[in-house]
Amino acid sequence: MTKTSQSPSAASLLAWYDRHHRDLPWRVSPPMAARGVTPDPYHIWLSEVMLQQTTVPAVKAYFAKFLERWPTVGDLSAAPTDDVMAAWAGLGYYARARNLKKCAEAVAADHGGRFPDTEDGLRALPGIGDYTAAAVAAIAFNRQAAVMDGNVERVISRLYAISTPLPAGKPLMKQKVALLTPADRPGDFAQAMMDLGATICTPKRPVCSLCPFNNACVALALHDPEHFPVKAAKKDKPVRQGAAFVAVNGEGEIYLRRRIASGLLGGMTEVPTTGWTARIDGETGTDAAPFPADWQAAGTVTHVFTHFELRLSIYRAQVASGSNRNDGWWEPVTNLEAQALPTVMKKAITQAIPRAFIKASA
DNA sequence: TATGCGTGGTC
DNA sequence: TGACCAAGCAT
Repeated sequence: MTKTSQSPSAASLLAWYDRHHRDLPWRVSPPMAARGVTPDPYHIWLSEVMLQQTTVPAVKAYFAKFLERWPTVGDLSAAPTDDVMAAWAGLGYYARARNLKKCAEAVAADHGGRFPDTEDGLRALPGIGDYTAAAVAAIAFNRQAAVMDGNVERVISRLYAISTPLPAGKPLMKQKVALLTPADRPGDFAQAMMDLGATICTPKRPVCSLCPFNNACVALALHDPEHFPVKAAKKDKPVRQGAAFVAVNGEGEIYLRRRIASGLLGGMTEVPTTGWTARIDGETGTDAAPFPADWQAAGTVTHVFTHFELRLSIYRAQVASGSNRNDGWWEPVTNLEAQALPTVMKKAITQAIPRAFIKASA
């Protein structure tokens, strides 16, 4: 029978973290904490929301931009929602931006501008779920909260060789995390678990030789850490198609409109498009074009969303300056960077106007 | 509990 | 190179 030599302990992980923690813009590292620096709950919350299903490298620039523009949660609460959406453009999962703004408003209006300092209090705010509530409570407020994200699920499932597939196995994993979470330095413990999952206990080819839990890990003792976590089978991704219309007038302006506030790309800016359907019969035509014009086929764009692949036929037209419709507006092509354009729309515009997002050089 | 919701990086 | 994946939330 395969055995491990000892039980995992928070102390061994924290000792590892003290040596190997990463310096991140929103993080108060152990050396900083030793100098008396304390985490700013606004910074912790903002980073945690941005990091939901999003990589650290992608978040860094957005985090800096948001802090420069809105230094406090009060500043963010007072910002126009359109400005927040435009600043979030490109980061994805745009409901996060809508809820970010709502959450800031709630903190300003209902909590005197200070974040609640308990897991339950945080959990009640828009855009804050189980993970983020626990993470902010632990990291910003030193609460003994069990923090479990995808990294922690991987670490725990391997440490205890939990074979129950996700998401069904989540409650058991959460229980294990809670038992392991220390009263002292719970925030560092949470960050250490996530760092461990991100750098050592990786999905492929984990570096078990460097892991502080390698003498306690059951999956390693079984010689099969990559087998965990077990996940439910995924569904296949359907293909949808549609057409997008890029109209440019004599003033060098492009016709844009706002998507409805909910659902896919909710509240974001778009060029006019047809519906995106599962049909593959090629009937995307120009019937749905915003203006009668000499629409020219300008190629296609493919974009992969979480649950479907979209193939857009791009049409371009030069139209008279007087052309108008009441569902959108004309925007100078030179000002597109300031718009709340999701990546798929930037792709569509670039297909029609290759230089649209190239900054004019001096 | 299952589904809808973006994007970019990795191998 | 396409499949997988990343500090999840709302409904």
